[in-house]
Amino acid sequence: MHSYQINKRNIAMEIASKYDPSIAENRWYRVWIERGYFKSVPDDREPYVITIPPPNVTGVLHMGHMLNNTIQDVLIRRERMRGRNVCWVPGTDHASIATEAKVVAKLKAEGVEKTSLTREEFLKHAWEWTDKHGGIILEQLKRLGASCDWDRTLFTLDDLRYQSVIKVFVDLHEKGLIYRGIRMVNWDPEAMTAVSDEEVIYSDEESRLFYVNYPVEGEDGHITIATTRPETILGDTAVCVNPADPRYKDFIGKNVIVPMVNRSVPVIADEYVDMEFGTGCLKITPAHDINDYEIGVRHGLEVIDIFNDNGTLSEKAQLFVGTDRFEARRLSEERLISEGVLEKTELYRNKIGRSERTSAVIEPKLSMQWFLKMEDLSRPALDAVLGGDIAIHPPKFRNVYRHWMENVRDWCISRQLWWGHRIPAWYYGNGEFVVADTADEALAKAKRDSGNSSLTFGDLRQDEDVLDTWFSSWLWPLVSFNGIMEPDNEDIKYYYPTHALITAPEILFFWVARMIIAGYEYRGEKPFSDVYLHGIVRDKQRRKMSKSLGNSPDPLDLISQYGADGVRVGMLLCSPAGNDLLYDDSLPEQGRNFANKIWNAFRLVNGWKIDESVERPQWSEQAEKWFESRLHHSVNSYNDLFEKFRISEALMVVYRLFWDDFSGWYLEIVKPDFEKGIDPETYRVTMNFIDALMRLIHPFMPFITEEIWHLSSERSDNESLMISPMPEAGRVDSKLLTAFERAQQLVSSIRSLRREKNIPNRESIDLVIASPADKGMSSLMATISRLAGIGQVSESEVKPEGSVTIMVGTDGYYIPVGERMDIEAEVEKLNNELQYTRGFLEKVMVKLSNERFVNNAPSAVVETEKQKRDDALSRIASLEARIDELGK
RNA sequence: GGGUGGUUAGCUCAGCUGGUUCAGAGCACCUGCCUUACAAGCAGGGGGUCACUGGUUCGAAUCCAGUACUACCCA
Repeated sequence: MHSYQINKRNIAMEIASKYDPSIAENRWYRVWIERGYFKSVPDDREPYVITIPPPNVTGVLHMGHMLNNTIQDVLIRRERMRGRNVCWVPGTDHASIATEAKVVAKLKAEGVEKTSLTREEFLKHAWEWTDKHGGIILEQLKRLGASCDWDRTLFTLDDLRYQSVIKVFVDLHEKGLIYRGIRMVNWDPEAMTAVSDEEVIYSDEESRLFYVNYPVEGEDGHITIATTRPETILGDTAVCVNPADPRYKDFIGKNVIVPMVNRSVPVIADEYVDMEFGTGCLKITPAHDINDYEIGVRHGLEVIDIFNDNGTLSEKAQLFVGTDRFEARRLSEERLISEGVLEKTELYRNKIGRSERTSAVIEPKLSMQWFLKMEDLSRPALDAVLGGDIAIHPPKFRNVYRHWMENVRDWCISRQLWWGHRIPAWYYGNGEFVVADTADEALAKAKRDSGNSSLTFGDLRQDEDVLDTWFSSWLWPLVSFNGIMEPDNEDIKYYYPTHALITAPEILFFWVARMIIAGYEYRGEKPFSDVYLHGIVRDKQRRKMSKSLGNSPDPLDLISQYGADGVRVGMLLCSPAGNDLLYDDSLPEQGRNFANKIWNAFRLVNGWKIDESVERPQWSEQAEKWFESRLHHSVNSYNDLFEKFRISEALMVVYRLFWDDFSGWYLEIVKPDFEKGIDPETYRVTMNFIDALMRLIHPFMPFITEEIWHLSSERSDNESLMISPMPEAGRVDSKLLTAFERAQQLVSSIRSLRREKNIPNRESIDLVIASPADKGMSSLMATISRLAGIGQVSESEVKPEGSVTIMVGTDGYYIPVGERMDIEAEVEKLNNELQYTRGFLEKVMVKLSNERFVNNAPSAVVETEKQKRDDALSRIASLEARIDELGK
């Protein structure tokens, strides 16, 4: 524990001019953990809680995680320093489809088919896989500095979470909100499971439109339909036209012969058909298209399901039985040609839905699934957001949320998989079933329901399917504190509702909306008060980062290269809420440069030798007063921006405060001359500023700030910056801030003049104040003199011979430059200035001479315009006078 | 096809309920500096008809309407 306590006096020599982040990172994360700073137990402080969006157990750390968790850690660390009892709960998600797919693939590579295993055997493999890979991301987050309470780490499939999900399912079923039904679902033939609407990704793909003739039964002639899926002709049970379409009026009610299978089907009329599209004549396959299905229901059509679960054709298809659907499409084309009914094909772009997990083309399929009724459940969740009980940042997503919630559809919650929470439904007899927490209860219920007390476990058969992964993660804030199984436990009472949820907009419906629903249903209260949606990390060409494109850097490499602090800053600097982050190496580089800047500023101060005999200079006191105000001003904006979740802007505030104000101005003023000592008071004040700055920066850059905080003073073993209080905002002297700004302008002008006239910095110059202006400038004269290298300061209304004029606002200054004076250049400069000011005055006068402006505008606005006029007039007068004098 | 955002400097974005010299920030760029904390730096500098058209108003980047382009969501 003592290894990191470096004797402060030795540092000056040891500190390198380039900051090496690896030292602080290795040192401090371990210390924080050892001292238990990340842990939280309920006490009498106000809590601040975030539950992590659980990463998949299949995943590896990617840039999106970096952004997501950096934001969480920033919020968490700030609140910890504000004295809240902070609890950041980490965990992982079992990701049923993705994980099962990975395990199946791994087994296949080892020559083992899933179908050859029992459910128990398969799950054993899945658990082995999870144990091996599941915690990797969480381990990686530690390198980022994430201050999660690791003792609370959860898994969506651990015992408590499993029981909670089952309990909720049973409960919702008892409330009549869960039902079984035949529905058209999105079938993934590769994963052999239904997926929810949200898991289907639609994109434009090149395909072909087939024009096929269907002969009219019992007479000559035919009707032509257009389809992108000729293989589904095998399942056609009608042909449909728009009743208003004159071309097909006479066909309605007749029958046509479906090619290939020679089935006679009716020509029906339905408003749904778009007369403009294709031939205006639609073939109807109720089993394989959602719209066709609905038309089928309206018209009482037969449903012929021609596909097996794996996407091959079934017996019902009659032809091409056992071939894959795409092969069947090719065979159908050949067959249609040979039958002479294929009129033509044309290229066509249409939307194809693919499974988010397997990329397989989704097959609309009728099947028996479990559904959750959403309408009533979702109402409180809608009200919570519309009423402002839950704030979404940025607010533009409120509309998106409202739109989805108002049009919410029942949620298909069953998945034909083994990895996950197995649906607690037991079947017996002829399709009767019971839903219960355990097999024992199920048996009891079954006996009761059936009146057959001789039923045994052998008569019960549990549903083979598992629940959608989101059906477990929607309980996340609740189950993070065991709020379902033990709703009255101390943790849930203390920590719930949680505070911020940080995630990407793409899972607003998948997850966020459903968590809100569950929160109200099971706790009668919101699960969190703020939802912060950050963008997606993309490359500079706006492409999503992906493994296959190879455009994603390895986050751990980045941390090694730029330091965790540098990467954190890089991620945040360019990620205003809701906007995508266009990643480029220059971002962490900027973060690293900032760390280096901090390091060197500290190195400067740390190297100062305190000399009791040195009297404190005036400029030092002036700089202290100014920077103190500046600091307080920044603390105000910082707090305000955090309230609004404008985190990148809050970072920018401290970035500029440290870099420009502290390093660029304050330190330049107070630093002692070469090889001179520093007075004790300035040293003390400066170290206090560094202390405050480190606190403000800590949430963004935990490592370097902790390191410097420890180097800057002796600290005991139970002290740490990360548990120290945030600076409070104090009084802001805004007059002083304005005066200092003018002083900065004057200093800049003088520096420019030095450059122009080649006056070296060592050579002091004199300053003559033309108009005895106050505005607080006189109180800063020592500072100005020091920064601009001023020798004598005097006042004179008369311009001294051989002097240049500098204007700051309405104040004029003369700088005698002797023979360096270039009268022509000076006159030209003043003339330009004069011209600009006259133009400005003209604009102001136009306003002021407009009666309607003077009468209608608020008096304060008119007053400022008058002030502007007066300032411009006085400026013009003094410029003219200077030019006159030069012209003599 | 329907819905919701967006369009401001080379890039990424601020700019609240119209009114302070309002046209900004960071990065990038240009020029000059290895000035004894920092070249991962310092001192200066250039750069935008606020997408377009019209309207409201004394006054519009800001409000309204239309157009174009664009992103996302839904079908």
